[in-house]
Amino acid sequence: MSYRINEVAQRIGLPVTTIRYYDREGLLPDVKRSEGGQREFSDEDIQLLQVIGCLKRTNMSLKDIRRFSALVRQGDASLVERREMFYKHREAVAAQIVELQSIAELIDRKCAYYDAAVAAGSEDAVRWEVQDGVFSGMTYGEGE
Amino acid sequence: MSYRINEVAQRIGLPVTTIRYYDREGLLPDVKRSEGGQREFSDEDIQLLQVIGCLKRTNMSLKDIRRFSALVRQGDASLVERREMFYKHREAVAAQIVELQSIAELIDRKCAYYDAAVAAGSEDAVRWEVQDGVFSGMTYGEGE
DNA sequence: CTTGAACCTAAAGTTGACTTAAACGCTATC
DNA sequence: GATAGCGTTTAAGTCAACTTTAGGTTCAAG
Repeated sequence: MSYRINEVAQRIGLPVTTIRYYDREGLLPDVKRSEGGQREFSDEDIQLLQVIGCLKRTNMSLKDIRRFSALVRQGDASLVERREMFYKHREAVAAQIVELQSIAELIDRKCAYYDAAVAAGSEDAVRWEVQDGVFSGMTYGEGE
Repeated sequence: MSYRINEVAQRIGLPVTTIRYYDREGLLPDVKRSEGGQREFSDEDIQLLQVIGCLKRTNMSLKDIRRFSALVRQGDASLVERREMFYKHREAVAAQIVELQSIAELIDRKCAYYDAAVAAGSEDAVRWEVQDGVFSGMTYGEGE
C-alpha cells in the first residue's frame, strides 16, 4: 500500500510542505517515487514520520533526527548505534520530566502566593513569603 | 543592594547580551539606571529573571513572558490576571509532563525492540513486534 | 485529449530567540 | 587625569524550523 503526500499529511497532522521539507532535509530515507517523480509513501514511511513526531515532541532537533534516519538507511549494520541512541534519549526524556516536575512545584507555590496576594488585595501583604525567592535555587540549566 | 549586569549574568548563568536583549524586549519592567545610564539590577530584578528562566524552561515564549512582565508593571491591579496566568501555566506544564511520560513509554518499547534486534543480529527477525506500529496512536499534538 | 486538482523543485521569506559588530560612554584605580 | 575594563546603543547577522512564492509537471476524471 502506498500513499500520496496529501493523504500522509492528513493522517499525521502535518502540513504537506513540512513533509516535503523533512524529506529534503534527509529525515525520510528513500521515499519511493512514481514514474513521474511523485512521492509514494509506504506504511513504513508513515511509521517513521510518527516516530519523528515523538522525537520532535521530546525536543530532539532535526539534526539529531537526521542522524537517526541515516542510521536506518544503513540497515542492520547500525542496530547497535540506534539502540544506543534510544537508550540515551530515554535518559534525556527522563531528565526533562524531572525538571518539569520540579518547576511544576514552584509554579504551585506561585499559585499559592497569588492566592494569598489576591485575598489580601495587595502583593506587599504577602511578599515576606517570597523571602529568598520562591524560585531560589533555580537557575538556567542545559536542557537535553 | 544593586548589581551590575556582569554580576547578574554570573549569578543566573545567562550571557550578558541575553539579559540586555530581554530588557530591550520588555521582559524586565523598569530596571533602574545609574547617573551615567548603566543598569542597576535589584534583588527583585534577579528574582524575576529566575522566574523567567523557569517559564522559559517550560516552553513559554518570550511573547507570553513579556505579557507577564507587563502585568507585574501594573502592580496590584493585575494580581487576579497574574494568578490566572500561573494557574493556566500549571495546567500546561502538567500536560507536558503527561505527554513526555507517554512518549517515554514508547521509547522504552523502542529500546526493547532494538535489544531484540541486536540480539537477533537483524531487524527483520523482530519486525513482527512492530505490527501496527510501536508508535501507533501517536500523532502530532498541540504542545502547551 | 483536455482540464483542473494535486504534485514537483528551487529559492526566497518568516519567526523566534538570540549573537555579533561597530562605535562610543562610564568608572574605578594608579 | 589617563587608562583599562566594564557598560551603552543600534543595526546587522545567525540558526533552526518552517512557510511562501513562482513556475512548472503529473495524473485522474470527464
